[in-house]
Amino acid sequence: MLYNQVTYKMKETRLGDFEEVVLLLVGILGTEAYPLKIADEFESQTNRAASIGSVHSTLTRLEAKGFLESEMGKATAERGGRRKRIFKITAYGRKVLRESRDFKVSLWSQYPSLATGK
Amino acid sequence: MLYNQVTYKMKETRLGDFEEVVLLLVGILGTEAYPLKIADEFESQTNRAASIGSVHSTLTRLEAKGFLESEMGKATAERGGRRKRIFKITAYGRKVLRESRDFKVSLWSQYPSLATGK
DNA sequence: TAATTTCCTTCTAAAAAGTAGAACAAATAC
DNA sequence: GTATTTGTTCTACTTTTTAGAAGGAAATTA
Repeated sequence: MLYNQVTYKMKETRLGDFEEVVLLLVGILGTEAYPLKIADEFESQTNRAASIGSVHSTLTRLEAKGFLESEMGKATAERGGRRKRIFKITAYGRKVLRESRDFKVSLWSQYPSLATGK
Repeated sequence: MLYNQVTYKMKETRLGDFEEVVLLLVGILGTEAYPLKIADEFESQTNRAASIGSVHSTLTRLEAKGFLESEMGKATAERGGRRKRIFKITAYGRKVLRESRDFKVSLWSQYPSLATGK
């Protein structure tokens, strides 16, 4: 996945706030990671609404950046409805997520008042 | 500080990615938290440039949201130069920071593969 | 005290990220 | 075929983020 960073001159590889949460939710949901489900999961974990559109444009951006990949799921035995597009984190996506986490942890540790709730 | 959320119908109280880092840096820098210094600190902690403008507009937004407050510093014994505007986190700002941290920690714990670096 | 230097803020403009919901598509049931 | 359900794609807009030019005030030097 490294070639994404090197060969292709990608526009941006930063990770926004909402982008990070969505990426994490894809990891958490595993094989059930498709837009509608992700929006649901976002709401239940945050008590904040996430429109389908937000999630979709974010997923598209994350895929363009190489943090995610996707493919259409098979038809299921369920009631009806269109096929799902299933998303999956790439190795590069996991790496970026880990870096982001390490950076935040480092900052928090430098600001002790945060921990105590002072 | 609670009235910020309730009485005044504030525009937005979300915390963007860069906003969070800047807010944290204000906490870390303490009495030395002024724009130019914050930009420097950002660069040294991330190896990523932060333009003065970015930092400034972000600080202004954070103040408008009630996460920060500021006042002009006294003239110092240094060489020369304009007065600094010193920023300080509000109780509300710390609360938001703590919530953001707790949420991230919760998500990470739900995605074990991240820890192992798998 | 006027010009200079230094440190720092304020302003302007543009790109990227985040938000919202309407429109559309495909699969099953009847 | 037509209705129903599940889910994606598209369009338009607001907020954040980015970048750097322009400007202001305090101490120093002449």
